[in-house]
Amino acid sequence: MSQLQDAVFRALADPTRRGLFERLCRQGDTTVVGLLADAGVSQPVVSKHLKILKAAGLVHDRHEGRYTYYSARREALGTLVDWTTEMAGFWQDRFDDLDDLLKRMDQ
Amino acid sequence: MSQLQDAVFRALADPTRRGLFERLCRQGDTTVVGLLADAGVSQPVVSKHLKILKAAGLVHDRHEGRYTYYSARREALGTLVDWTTEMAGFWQDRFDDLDDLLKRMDQ
DNA sequence: ATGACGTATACCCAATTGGCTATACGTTTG
DNA sequence: CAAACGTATAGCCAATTGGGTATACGTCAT
Repeated sequence: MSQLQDAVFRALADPTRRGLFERLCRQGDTTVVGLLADAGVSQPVVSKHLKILKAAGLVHDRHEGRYTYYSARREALGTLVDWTTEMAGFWQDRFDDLDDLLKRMDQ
Repeated sequence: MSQLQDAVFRALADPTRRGLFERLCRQGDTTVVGLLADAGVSQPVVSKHLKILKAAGLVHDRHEGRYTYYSARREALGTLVDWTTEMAGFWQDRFDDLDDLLKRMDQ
């Protein structure tokens, strides 16, 4: 159905990509070289994965001189939570204020 | 990292598979033919997808005569929720009792 | 201005994936 | 028991994917 939903699920399906997103969630604002360290793949591959994550709205990039700083857009996880919630079909109320919460989280 | 986590994310990455899981979440206990209707793919393909969902623990099958009834194992979504929760790094407490909740949900 | 650096793109390749048809296998029904 | 049915497997193929190297492009330092 949802175009965005599909992009998010697809983006997170790859372990390397999930790894990158995880690191960005933990440490936020990191350059490509910074991520390259534990990525286990080459720099072009990292850039490519970041591009996919960005397309899914999971990541944001900020250019500063010759550096590009990437950061996790955690609100994008709302898509995941929404879907999971719908599937579970319960405890909707528990998540009702999630969006606001996530918005507050992203500065 | 987690073998199971990877299987779950991978399984849900495909729209057809998500569609099958969604239907099982909504209507539970359905035969392959039952799912075949709106799947948009051939019967063997449905079976193959169900196999993948099963391997990821997202689905359970019960054999009855020549029929196989599939049902969603919603507890498997816990993997998704756990990961999302960890990534968000907040509102852990909101989900603390999720496992129990999900266990109660599954009959 | 030149060279090093950080990042992205282009291109290539092997592996995986998602679909199909044909078919096998068990179960039910006539 | 034979035919129909429900499901799973086998084998095939095109498309996608994830990785690599080479390279282009901008920025910073010398």
